[in-house]
Amino acid sequence: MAKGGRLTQRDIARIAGVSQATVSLVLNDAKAAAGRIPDETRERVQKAIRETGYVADPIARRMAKGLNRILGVFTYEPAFPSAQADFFAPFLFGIEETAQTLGYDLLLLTGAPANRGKRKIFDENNRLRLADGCVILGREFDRAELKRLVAGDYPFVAVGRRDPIGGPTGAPVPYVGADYVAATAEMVRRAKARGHTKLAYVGPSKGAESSVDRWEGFASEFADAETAPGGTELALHIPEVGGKALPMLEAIRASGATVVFFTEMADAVIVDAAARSQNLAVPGDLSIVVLGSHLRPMQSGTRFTTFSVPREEMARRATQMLCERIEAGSAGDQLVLPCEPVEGDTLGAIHPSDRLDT
Amino acid sequence: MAKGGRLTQRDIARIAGVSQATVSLVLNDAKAAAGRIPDETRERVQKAIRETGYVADPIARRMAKGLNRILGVFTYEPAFPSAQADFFAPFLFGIEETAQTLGYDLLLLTGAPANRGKRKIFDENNRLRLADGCVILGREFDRAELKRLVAGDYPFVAVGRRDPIGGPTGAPVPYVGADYVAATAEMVRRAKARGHTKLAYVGPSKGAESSVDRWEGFASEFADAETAPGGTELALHIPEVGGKALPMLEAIRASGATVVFFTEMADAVIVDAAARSQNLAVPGDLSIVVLGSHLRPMQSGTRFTTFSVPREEMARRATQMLCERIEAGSAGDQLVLPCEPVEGDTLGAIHPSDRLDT
DNA sequence: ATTAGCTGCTAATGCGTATTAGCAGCATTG
DNA sequence: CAATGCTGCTAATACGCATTAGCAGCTAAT
Repeated sequence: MAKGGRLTQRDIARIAGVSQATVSLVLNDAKAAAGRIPDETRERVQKAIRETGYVADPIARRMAKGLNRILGVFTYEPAFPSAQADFFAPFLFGIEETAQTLGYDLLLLTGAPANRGKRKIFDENNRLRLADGCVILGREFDRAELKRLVAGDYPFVAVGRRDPIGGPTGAPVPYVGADYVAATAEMVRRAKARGHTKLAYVGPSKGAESSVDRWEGFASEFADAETAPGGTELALHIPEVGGKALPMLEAIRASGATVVFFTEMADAVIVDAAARSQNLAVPGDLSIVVLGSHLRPMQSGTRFTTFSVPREEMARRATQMLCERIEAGSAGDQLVLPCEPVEGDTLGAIHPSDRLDT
Repeated sequence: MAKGGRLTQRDIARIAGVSQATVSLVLNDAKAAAGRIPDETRERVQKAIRETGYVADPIARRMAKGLNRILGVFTYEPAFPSAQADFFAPFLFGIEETAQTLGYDLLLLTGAPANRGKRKIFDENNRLRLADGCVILGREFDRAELKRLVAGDYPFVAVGRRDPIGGPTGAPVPYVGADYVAATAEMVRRAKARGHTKLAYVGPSKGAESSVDRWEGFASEFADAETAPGGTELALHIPEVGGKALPMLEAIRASGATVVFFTEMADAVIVDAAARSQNLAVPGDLSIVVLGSHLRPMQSGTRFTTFSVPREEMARRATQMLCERIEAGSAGDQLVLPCEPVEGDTLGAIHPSDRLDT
């Protein structure tokens, strides 16, 4: 072992009595210099490698060759700290699984932002390039950064649908998303099928793509209902999320809505609890639908009617797509996965007395 | 942007009308060439950087400088796939949190083993060196690899106590562990305090350090009890883990043990269920103690008497220790964290009828 | 006998950065 | 006026590897 402590190809070369280039050729083997290196020499080099336990420095390798079979994972919010854990974990599961299968390591870009403040991709210590490509997670993206990414030639795939850059006809963003539009519409249809006509909605109608999509799926079910007598009606819309339970519940009741759709599970949990504590039956007196959740139900005891966002599968597909971009240089495309409806216990038939009201 | 697509310091240099070296000096700023570069030039370079959005290639940086503020995380088992998730997640939380605080990114070494089989650190595509140092997780370590790591100069810290290499007086392994010995002994003392004298133990007495430690803590409580009349007695020891519920339960009952210690929560869960289904009261007829668990209780409904292994804290401390090794070149040491007892509902006073038996 | 072709290897170069030695040009000093 | 010191920069090199051009030495073909 040379002075630096670290073993290099030069050391192996000296031991085996060949040149550094030969060592490299033996290592990268077969393909390139097939037949060009006799077994005798090859064996001598491999012996030296075995005896010293030499392993090539991946950094130098990457430096020379360009790729290193590492996938970056960038999250706009810290992925682990407990609040976010349940949200991110399924994504990480899926990414890790696929990365492992495809023989990639994972680089979690967790680094603290250089200039205190928001996390940024194009930070001054941008480490992205360390990886061959990168999966991007997060509820809300920085559009400017996304634009730069799309314009650049660095392979990436977003998890979650993303609007094209620069309007509907703009440059598409490679992503794997969930079909919130269809899933939400289906929930509304189920509510209508049980006689509900006055609906409440708690959650934003604009902002992140996932919010817009849910709202779109929700709103789409009104158009064709207008014509029918006693058509479906939006009784209340609370765009703010994370409000207090009682005020929310009161507003809902006052609006005459018989079913309320929440974009946030947390809101549903507290309103559900508040309702029950006031001796309101769920779904007897008020039905509750949550627009998306993942498998591990929150510990609230209530099994909400909702649909499950296939987070793991999204992550798997995104990782696959990324690897294709890297390996085949493909452009990446847009993929939307269906969400499975979850029956749950909180969507019931409309209360008879409410039915008379109409 | 030059041909390759990727922007380099040479490009910036050309734009700003200086040499590549100057660009590097401006980037690494202040310290080295303080005063050596006039503001005018500095500004010109920075302007070029700003306008092009140049960011230094971290690979080349690492190549030249040696460090890149990346911590590796190596796990002998896949970290995410759901079975392991609950075990590894708290560690990852702690590592990520600390890494983020200290300004490191995380490299998850998930790569599939090159030669199908067990995961190995010294694989032929050893990627460890990509990171400045590495945290190693896993229940059971490969001693040969550990030995090599200790002998080498690559900074690492193990999570979980590890025996010194080559016997008690051998080279110590840097680690952050949990004090299973003390925590287990405390559990036994609590059982004794409630009158239990015939104990059963389900779990290995050798193998991984964590197993040995638990057994040692357990066994240590017998020595001083021998002298007393009606001293504590090991009524049954089932070294195999993951057995069938009924045979286990029967063996325990047959042995006359009034309390059983499990190393595996999973075993406790099924035996507990089996007991209850046979109308045996827990802890009325049989007390159950689980030797270690983490915070999120399993969904079995039963709150077992146990102690909590501070996994997150272990991970935090390990990460800190690793960073110290990297930055200060310190050797790393051995740290054992206490486990908090968890009262739970499954350790009760001995049954009167059993008391008479003695 | 000359050429051509093959084999087995090596020298040289590039990847993008950090770093060091040192070169001009100018000001100050002796 | 020469010697010295300082300022502002650059040339050169190292990092460890992959890769290419190409050199010797030999054999086979012309």
